[in-house]
Amino acid sequence: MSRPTKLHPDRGDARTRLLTAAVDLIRARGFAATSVDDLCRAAGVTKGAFFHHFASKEALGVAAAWHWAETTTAFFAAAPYHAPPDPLHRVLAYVAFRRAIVSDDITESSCLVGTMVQEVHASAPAIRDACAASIFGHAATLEADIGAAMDDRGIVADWTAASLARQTQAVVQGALVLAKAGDDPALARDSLDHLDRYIRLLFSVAAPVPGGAGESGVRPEALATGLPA
Amino acid sequence: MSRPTKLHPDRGDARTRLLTAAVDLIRARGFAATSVDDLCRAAGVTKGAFFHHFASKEALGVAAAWHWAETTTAFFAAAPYHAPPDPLHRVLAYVAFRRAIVSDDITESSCLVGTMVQEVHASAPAIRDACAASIFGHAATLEADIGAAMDDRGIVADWTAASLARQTQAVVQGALVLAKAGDDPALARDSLDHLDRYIRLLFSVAAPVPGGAGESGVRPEALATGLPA
DNA sequence: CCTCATACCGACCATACGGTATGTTTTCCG
DNA sequence: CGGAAAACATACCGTATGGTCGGTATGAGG
Repeated sequence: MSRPTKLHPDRGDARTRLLTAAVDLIRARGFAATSVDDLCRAAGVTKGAFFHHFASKEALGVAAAWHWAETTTAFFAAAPYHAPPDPLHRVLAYVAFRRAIVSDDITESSCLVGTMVQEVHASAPAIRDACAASIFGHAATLEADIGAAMDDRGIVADWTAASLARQTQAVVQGALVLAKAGDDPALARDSLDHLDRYIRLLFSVAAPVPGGAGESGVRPEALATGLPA
Repeated sequence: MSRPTKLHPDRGDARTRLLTAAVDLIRARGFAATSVDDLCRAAGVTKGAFFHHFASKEALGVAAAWHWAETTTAFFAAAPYHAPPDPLHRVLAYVAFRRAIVSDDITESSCLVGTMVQEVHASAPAIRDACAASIFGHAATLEADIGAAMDDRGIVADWTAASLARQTQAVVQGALVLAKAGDDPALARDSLDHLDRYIRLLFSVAAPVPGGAGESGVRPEALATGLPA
């Protein structure tokens, strides 16, 4: 039962507008530094509407984390890295995709739940758990492909598919921290290159030769973005 | 020209007390969620003293980042991972040391500058730069050992010592994010195990066999903490 | 001992904050 | 068409916030 607002009838209902505003502002400034008034202003909504949809600022934080989980799930489900028939190639294509979507403005490529959870992990358990669900839920989507790749190649190791899936997320999060600190997205890309190298070493697959004429290695990054080069 | 305070003369001067309080509180709650009053209360200092030493809350943030850089530099310089004669063993011992100092209370093992920089990277460039100096300065202390290890083993690669040094920090930061999200320090230890595995694969050194009777692999983690087992 | 800069104290201020109370408008449904 | 419920708007409240200001205590140098 949503309804266009009186002030900005063209921008959809107030709730989703508040959530998208929350994603943008919190990623840029953090949760605590983003005030309810800021959110209302950005969403073109009054304070009354805010507290009609969310019982508190913390409730907005929880909802924003869930909203983030939903939108990113849809985004990655539609991404082209699922195309290769070989599961290992899909995993490598995932890493290449993550690398490709690191934009020049780090805030844009930043992760809402990764930013929030560091701030609130001790003070707001509800938000923390919602962030955890987003991060580990996304990691879980990689687990099947990693596991299948292990089976395909008969790999028995002291690490599990779930553990490596989590490690991809750890590297992504750490890459963003360094990129923000150094104010340079290349730092994040560098980290993801190391992740790519690690996975290739685990599975003993060669990296592509950059200037090579022939095909000497696996190149799942070719379909990283799904866009024509 | 420091001086014991009237209220708590036994706890050193107000400035350092404020800085240590800042490290504790900001790591737990984040920068924005930590008020000046909170800091003064924790440090046992009045507001007047605060703004005598720091022109603004932002200035405190910058000073806290520098303070963090100094204390961690001293801490890691005194750590036992520098002992092995082989530079690669020193690098592996560093990773083992980082793993060993992950305590059960994640907040204690958390990184001040990693937490702060995510919050303020866009809104407070001065704090961001101070955090960057701490992170990349620490990474730089690993560069010589990594470079020497590469030379020793005649490794020519598409990655540099500086890049791998930064990657260790990316993994550490990401490990902390996941540990906070999952409220489980084991997640951080898991990430550092992956980092250990990555470095061993890069340098083609075997991992130790956990239950093995003989010594079949390199075990720099034996001196991880420098404490008797 | 006197002086002076500095360290520290404690009361105060303007404002921005999260949250509430109440009113108005739209939509659904019988 | 009527009415109830939900969506949104507006004015307001108590408090916590970053920051200021005048004052006092302490140590160093002469």
